[in-house]
Amino acid sequence: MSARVTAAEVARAAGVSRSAVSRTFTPGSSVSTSTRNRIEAVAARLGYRPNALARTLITRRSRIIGVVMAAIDNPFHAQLLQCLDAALQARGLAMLLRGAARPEMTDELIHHLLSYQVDGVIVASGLFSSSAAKACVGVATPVVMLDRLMRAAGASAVGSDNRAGARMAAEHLVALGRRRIAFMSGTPGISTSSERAHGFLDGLAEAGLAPIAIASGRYEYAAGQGAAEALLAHAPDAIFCENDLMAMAVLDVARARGVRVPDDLAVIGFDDIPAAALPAYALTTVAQDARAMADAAAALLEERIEKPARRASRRLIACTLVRRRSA
Amino acid sequence: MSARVTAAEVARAAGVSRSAVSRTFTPGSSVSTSTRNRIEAVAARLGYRPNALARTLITRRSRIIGVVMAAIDNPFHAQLLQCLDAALQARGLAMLLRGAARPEMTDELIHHLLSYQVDGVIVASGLFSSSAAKACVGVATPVVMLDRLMRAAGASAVGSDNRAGARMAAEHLVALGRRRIAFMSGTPGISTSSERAHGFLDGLAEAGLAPIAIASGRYEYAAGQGAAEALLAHAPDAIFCENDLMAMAVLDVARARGVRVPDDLAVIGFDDIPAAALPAYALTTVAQDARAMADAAAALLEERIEKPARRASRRLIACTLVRRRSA
DNA sequence: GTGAAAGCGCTAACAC
DNA sequence: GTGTTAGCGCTTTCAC
Repeated sequence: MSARVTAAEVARAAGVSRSAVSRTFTPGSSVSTSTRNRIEAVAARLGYRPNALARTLITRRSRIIGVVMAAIDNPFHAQLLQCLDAALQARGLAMLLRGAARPEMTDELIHHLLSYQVDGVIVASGLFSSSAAKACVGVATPVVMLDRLMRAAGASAVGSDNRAGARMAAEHLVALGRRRIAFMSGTPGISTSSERAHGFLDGLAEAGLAPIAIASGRYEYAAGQGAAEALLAHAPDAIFCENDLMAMAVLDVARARGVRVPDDLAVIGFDDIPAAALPAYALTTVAQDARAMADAAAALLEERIEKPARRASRRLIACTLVRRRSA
Repeated sequence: MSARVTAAEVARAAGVSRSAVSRTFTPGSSVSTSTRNRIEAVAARLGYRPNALARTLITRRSRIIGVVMAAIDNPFHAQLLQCLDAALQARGLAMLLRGAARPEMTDELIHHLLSYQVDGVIVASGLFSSSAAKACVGVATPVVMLDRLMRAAGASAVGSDNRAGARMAAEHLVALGRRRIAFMSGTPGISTSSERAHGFLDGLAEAGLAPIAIASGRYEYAAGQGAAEALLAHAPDAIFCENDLMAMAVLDVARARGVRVPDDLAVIGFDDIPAAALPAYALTTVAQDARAMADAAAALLEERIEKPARRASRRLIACTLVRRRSA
C-alpha cells in the first residue's frame, strides 16, 4: 500500500500534464485559476506534496541550511539554536543540524553537510579550518560563522561585540571602586575568548590597572570551580568571567568560603543565560542578544545565497550590561 | 567557477564509466581493487562527493530523520537533543530539525519534513494529531514519539517510566515522614504530565494520603513561581514538582519567605537537569536518562525503517531518584 | 568486473 | 495557458 504519490499521478487524475501540476506548486508560474483549482483539489485528495529533493536536483536550491553547533547543552547555545530555528523557519528554510562533540570534527561534518547540497552553512562551533573553507568555496556554498570568527577567509561572520562588552564589564568594576581584579577566561584559541580578554584588559588598562590573576575555566561550570579556587587564593575584590556558567561557579565557591558578594567580591559574567537571573545568583552580566545574532546570521546567509557574487561581510551585535546584585 | 563536480566528470577523468564511480561509493558493490583505487584517487583530487539527494531519488532512502522538538531552550530538551544528535550521527543519519513554538504547529511541521523525504520522524513536542499520523502512515514513514505518547495509533514511543518515577518521589516523601504534601503539575493534556500525576497520586494513596493542594506551573520557572505561592499558602511540609525548573522556583520562593528546606519543606523535582546539582539548589529529583531515551528512539526508528512490516512498539526507560539536600 | 541504458520525481525551456 | 521534451546526478538491472 501507500506508495508516495507523484506529480504524474496527480496529472493523470486531473486530466492535465505534469507541467501543469508543477506550475501549480511553483509560486509565480502561469496557470489558469480553473486548472489550478482542479489540480489543487486532486492533489489534496491524493495527499500529494512535491518531492523537495527531486526539485532540488533541477533548481539547484535545496532550501536546506546546514548548522554545526558545539555543546548544544550549554544554555546560551540552546537559546541560539532556538532563535536560529525561528529565523530559518521564518525564511522557509530547513535546518540540517550536526552537533560537534569535538572541535576538530567540524571539518568532517561540513563535508557531510555539503553532500546534502545545503544552500549554506552556519558554523557555531570550534575551529573552521582552511580545508573546510576551501570545500565550501569549491562548491560555492556560503558560510557564516556565528559567535566564532574564522581563520580562513571567505566566510561571513556574525558575533557579539565581545570587545566592547567585556570593556563595559571592566569599566563597571572600576567605577565600583574595585582594584584587585581577577579574570577567568574561556577556551583558549577561540576567537570569542580572545576578544573578550582584549576588551577587558583594555578597559582595565584605561584605568591604569591590570588583572591580579588569570585562570581558564573552559566555559564550563565544573572547570570554573577549579579556576575560581585558584583566583580566590589571590584575594581579589572582583572577578570577571567570560561566561555565566563560570561566574556561577565563582559565586558558589565564594559562598562556600564565606566570601560575601558583592561586598567582598564583585562578580560579572557574560551571556545572560536564564539561570543568571535566578535569585540564588542574581548575576550581573554582559548580555548577548541571541535573537539578533540568529536573525543576522540567517539574513547574511540568505543574502549571499541570493547574490553569490557578494563578498563575505560581518555583523557585530551590541551587548548590554545587565546589572543585578553580584556587582 | 567551481560547479559541483559530478560522477560523470570523475568517470571521464579516470577513464571509466559512471557505473564504476557509483559502485566505488556504494558499499558492497563489486569493483576491482585497482579501478576502485584509481577512481578514489581521481575523486579526491577533484573533490568529488556523491550527491546524497540524487542518490535518495533512486534508492528511496534519504538517511535523513526529521525531528520536531518543543522548547529547545528547556535544559532537559537541550540535553535530549544533544543525545539525539549523537545517536543519529552514530548511525550515519542526518537530522532535519524543526522547533515547534506552539504545539498546534506540529502537524504542519510534519508535512514539511515529509516533503524532504525523511526516512523517519521523531516527535518530542506537543500533540501529534491523527491527521499528521495519517500523513506519515500514508507515505509509510515511521514515527517515534519521544517523551510524549500519541493519541493516534501507529507510532512507536519512547519515554521515561514517569509513573514509577513519580511514585518513587511519593514514597520517598512518605518515608521522610511528610504528611502535608502538595503537588505542582506541568502542562495539562501532555501525556507525560498525567503519567507523573497518576504515579505520584498512587504512591501517596498507598500510604493513605492525598495531596493537600495542587497547582500547575506549566513546566516553566516563571509560571512555577506563581504556582509555588499558591501551594505555600497551604503550609505543606513537602512539594513534588513535575520538573526541576518548577522545583527551583519553589525553592526560591520558599527561601524568600524564610521557609527552611528541607526542615520545614521537602522539595522533589523531575528530570535532573544540570542546574539541579548546583549547590544553591541541591535538588532531590527523579532523574531521566536522556542518553538512553535518545538511543532507544534512534534504535526503534531504525528498526522500523529497515523492516517496515514491523509493528509500532514502545520502550520505557527507568528513572532513578537522585538524593540531594532538598528532600 | 564493467559499461550501456533506463529511470527516480521534478522543473524549465520551447513550441503551440 | 498548456503540453512536450530534455535533462538534474545518481543507482541499478542487464548484457557482456
